[in-house]
Amino acid sequence: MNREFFARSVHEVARDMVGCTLAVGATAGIIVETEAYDATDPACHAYIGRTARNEVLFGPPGIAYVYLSYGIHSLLNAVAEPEGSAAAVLIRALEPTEGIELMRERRGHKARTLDSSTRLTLNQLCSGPGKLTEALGVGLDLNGAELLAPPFELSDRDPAWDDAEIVTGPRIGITKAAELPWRYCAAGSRFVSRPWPAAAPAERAA
DNA sequence: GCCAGGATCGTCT
DNA sequence: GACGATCCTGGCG
Repeated sequence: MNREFFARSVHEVARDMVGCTLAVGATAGIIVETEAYDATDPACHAYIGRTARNEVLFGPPGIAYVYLSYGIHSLLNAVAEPEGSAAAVLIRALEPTEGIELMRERRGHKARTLDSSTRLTLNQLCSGPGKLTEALGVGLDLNGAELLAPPFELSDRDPAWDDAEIVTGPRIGITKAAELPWRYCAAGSRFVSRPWPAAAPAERAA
């Protein structure tokens, strides 16, 4: 994994990030869902042109773009395409692999009424862009940080994922350009934020 | 199980 | 002063 990986079409990067492992400090997970945003796209923060908020999007690839959504959630993106081309990949869901108890501690207070154990199940930890940043401890302070250096660590897709099926569909939670099929998911993963496609292909052997 | 509503704040008009 | 690339909860069936 290197900077060249990100200096390509944001759609290729979004697709190829599925199956890669993202670590932040002692926590890590396999990326199972992403979305692509580019500057020709009304839903992209860079669409309106360069501002103080979206400046990171116009910079070099391989950098974290973190912003606050709904005043509550930090959302994590990877800046893609060569410098000057503003595009990013939103990381929407992870399959947790390391630091799971730490993730539970960070997210556990939201589990009050789930059941008597008040304990989040594995696929409740990172199954959404706001959830995974909370589980990994990613906040606005990491906006502009290098994704290829601590506390981040991004690893190539495990060979077991090389023939994994990646499915695409409409992006989630946006009002502008909602019809563009720029969401990328690991087919059949139970860790995605929402099932896609509606009739999921048969589960691949684990 | 589904849906409506509230939380909460940085950014831009 | 309005608006989100969201998440959780409570009410109802």
